[in-house]
Amino acid sequence: MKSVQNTIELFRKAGYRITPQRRAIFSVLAPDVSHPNAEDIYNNVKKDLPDISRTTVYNTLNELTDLGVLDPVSSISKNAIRYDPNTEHHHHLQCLNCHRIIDIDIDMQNLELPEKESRDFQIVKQQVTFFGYCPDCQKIKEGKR
Amino acid sequence: MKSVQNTIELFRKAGYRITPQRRAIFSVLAPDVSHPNAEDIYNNVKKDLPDISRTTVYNTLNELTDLGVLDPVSSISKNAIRYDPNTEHHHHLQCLNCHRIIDIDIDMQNLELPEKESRDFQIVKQQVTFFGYCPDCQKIKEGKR
DNA sequence: CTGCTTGCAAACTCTTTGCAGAGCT
DNA sequence: AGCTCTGCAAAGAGTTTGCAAGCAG
Repeated sequence: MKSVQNTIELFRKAGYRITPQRRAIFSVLAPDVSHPNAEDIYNNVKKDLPDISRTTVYNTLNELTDLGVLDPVSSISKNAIRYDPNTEHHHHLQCLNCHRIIDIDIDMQNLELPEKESRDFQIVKQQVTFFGYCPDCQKIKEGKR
Repeated sequence: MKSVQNTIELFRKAGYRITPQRRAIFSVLAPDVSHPNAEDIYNNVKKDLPDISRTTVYNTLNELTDLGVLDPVSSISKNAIRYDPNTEHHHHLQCLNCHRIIDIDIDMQNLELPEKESRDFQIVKQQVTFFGYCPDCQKIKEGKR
């Protein structure tokens, strides 16, 4: 994600006010690489601002998404939208068991669509997701045998 | 998806009973390439069985997923799990506006992880998703300018 | 007949909305 | 001071669960 300072400036330019709540949410998100959902973020922000409400967290997440500071991440886990503060072009590794998502910062070249699809569809970006089992969940699977 | 007949046999082997409701759901899913959510499937099955309940649809979708006949599809769209009756290795094209998902049946080779990740993570499969705008939504965007 | 399956209703989870008071600029 | 933002409560959307009656095997 952009630095907290850059995000604040971007918010100001967009006509949003800078409140302690928003500042705290930015601070929690900026270093987070865990692809948290709204509840995770709410719990982390509460450590700084115990009286913050979920509504404010949801509002701010939607504003950050609209401004392109966060990317919503599609996940096979239940029903909660997860957020990726890394909006640079990158790929994901996703555990089929615990659903954790890990960033992979490698360049995948040679990803070209057949002409038929690429002509009709206006491609904006592409993302590779590797599905598998993380070290922790491999151990659990071993144990179950 | 497997044919309706194969799915029935698989269900029997797994100890499930074959009811008219399950049969109707299989028949709706087998030819569906639209990556529908539970509500879509419910509406389609109702054409054949007007009195079917959502509960039965949800139950059957979970059973099909457990047996590996359906893949839950991660989508950037709101909050509904979508199902892919095509469990073969393939890729997706997803519209950023209307969120429709289209199958791409091309072979993406040369997708290799750096050693670090591939050693720790036990990879099962990989999926490439191309994000962009479908022909219909491109027209809408043009109109808005 | 046995007990899995269905369908209803209620519960649950995640997210959005309406609104009065608080606080940023 | 003006208007946005916050936080509460309620509503909404999607899914799961408990249970009595129905029906597949």
